[in-house]
Amino acid sequence: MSPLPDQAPKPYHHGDLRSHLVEVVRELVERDGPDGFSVAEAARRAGVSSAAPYKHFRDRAELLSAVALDAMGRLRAQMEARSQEFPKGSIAAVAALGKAYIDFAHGEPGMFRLTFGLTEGQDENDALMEMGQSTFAIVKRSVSDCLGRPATDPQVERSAYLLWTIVHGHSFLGIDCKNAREVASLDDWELLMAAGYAFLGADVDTGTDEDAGAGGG
Amino acid sequence: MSPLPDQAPKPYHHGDLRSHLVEVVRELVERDGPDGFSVAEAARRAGVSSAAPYKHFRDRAELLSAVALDAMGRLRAQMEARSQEFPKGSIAAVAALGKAYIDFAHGEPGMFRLTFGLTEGQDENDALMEMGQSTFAIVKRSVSDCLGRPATDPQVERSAYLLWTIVHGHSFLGIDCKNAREVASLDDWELLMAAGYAFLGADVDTGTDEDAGAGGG
DNA sequence: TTACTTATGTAATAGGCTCTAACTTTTTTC
DNA sequence: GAAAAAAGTTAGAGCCTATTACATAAGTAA
Repeated sequence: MSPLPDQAPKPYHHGDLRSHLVEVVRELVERDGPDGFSVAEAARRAGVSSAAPYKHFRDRAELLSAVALDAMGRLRAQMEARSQEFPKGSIAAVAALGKAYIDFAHGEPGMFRLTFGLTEGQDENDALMEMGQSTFAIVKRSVSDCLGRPATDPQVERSAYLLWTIVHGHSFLGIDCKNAREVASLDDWELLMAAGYAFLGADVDTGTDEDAGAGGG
Repeated sequence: MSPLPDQAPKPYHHGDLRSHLVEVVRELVERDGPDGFSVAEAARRAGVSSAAPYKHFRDRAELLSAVALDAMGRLRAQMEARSQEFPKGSIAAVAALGKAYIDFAHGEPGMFRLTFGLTEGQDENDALMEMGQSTFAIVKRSVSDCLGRPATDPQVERSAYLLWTIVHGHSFLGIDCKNAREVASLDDWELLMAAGYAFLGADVDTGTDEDAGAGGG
C-alpha cells in the first residue's frame, strides 16, 4: 500500500495532529488501560515521529488529560440528551441521567476509569474539575426540578449527591466486579428508579409507566 | 554512614524480600499512584539489585497484584473489626462496615484505587476476585442479620448491593472529586445511616443513639 | 565433611519509553 | 518577500522492564 508517486507523498505537516492524537490515545487507552498506553505508540499510529506529540502536549500526562476532558464532555452531552427524552421534573428524567452515566461506563470503561480515576495531580487540573462540576450541576438541576426546590437547597444537593454515589458506585462495580452485579441480578433501570423513589419520594410524577422498559437498552 | 567492619556487612540474602517489597511498593503507590511506581525504585529501596524482585514476582503486574491483595485483606479485616462494635442486626452495624470502607479509601487512597481500579487483566486474578467476593459476603451477612432473612434472599442481595454502590461511589468521589463531597456537606455517618434507613427500613433497631457520633472519627 | 540441588542474589544487557536539543520545513505575519 | 512562529524530524540521554548468565547461600544426603 505504498503511495503512488503522483499522489501527494504525505505532507510535512499533519493538519490536525492534536485532535488526531486524542482520538488515537482514546482507542489505545480503551484497549490497554491508562497505564498501558504509550506516547510513542500513539505517535506511530498517527504516522508521525515519536517527538511530534510534544509539540502539542507538554508531556504524557497532559495528553491523557486532554483525552479525559474530551471523554467527560461526551459523557455530559449524552447525559443531557437522554434526560431530555423524559418530562422535566420526573424521576425518570433523573434516572435517565444515571442511565447515560452507567451506559457510558460500560461502553467506554477505559475512558470512564481515566476520567475519574486519574490518579495523581489532577486535583490541579482546572478544566477537568470544572467539567466535573458542570456535569454534577446537571444532576442537581434535574433533582431540583423533581423536588420543586431551588438547586441551592441543601436537600437538593444532598439527594443529588446520594444519587450520584449510587450511580457512580454501580458504574464502577459494573466495570471492576462484573460478578457482583450479576449476584444482585439488578436491572440498571430498576436500580435507578428504586434509588429515585428512595431519595426523591414516591409522590413525584415518574414520567414513565411502571414497566415501560425505558432502561432496557 | 558506612557499616563498621565488625558488623555483619549485609547478608547476601535478604531474609524476606517478598514481604518487604510488598510493603515498599505500598508506600510508593500511595505516594505516586499505581502508574508512578517502578520495580526498579522498589528494589533500590529494599536494598537489592533491580533484578532481585523478579525472583519473587513474574513481572510488575504480579507485584502490584500482591500489593492489591494485601490491601484488600486489610480492608476486610478493618470492616469486620468495626462492625463488631455494634449490635448484631443493627443498621449501625451495617453502616459501620461502610464507614470502615470509606475510611480506608480516604486513609489509603492509593491502595483503594489500586484494589478496585486495577485496569487490565485482573478479571482473571482469581485470588483478588475471591477476596472481593468474600468482602461483599460480609456486607450480605450483615444485611441479612438486619433484615432477618437468609443471606441468599434476593432482597438481601439487592439491598446489600445498593448499599455497596453508595459506599463505593462515595468513597471514590471523596478521593477523586473532593469538592463534590463538600458541596453536599454530608457527614459520612449521616450519609450511611440515611442510606441504611432508606434501604433497610426504619423499623429496625439502629443500635445507636441519634447523635451518638459513632461516625465522628 | 563433601557433593548435589534449590533458592535467592548480582551484573550485564537488550530493547522500549519519555522527553529534550538542535535542525528543517511549512505557514503566517507584517 | 523576509522574519517569525508553528509543527515536523533525527539523535540521543537517561530511566525502566525483563532476561540471561553467573555467584552465593542453605538444605539434604552420602
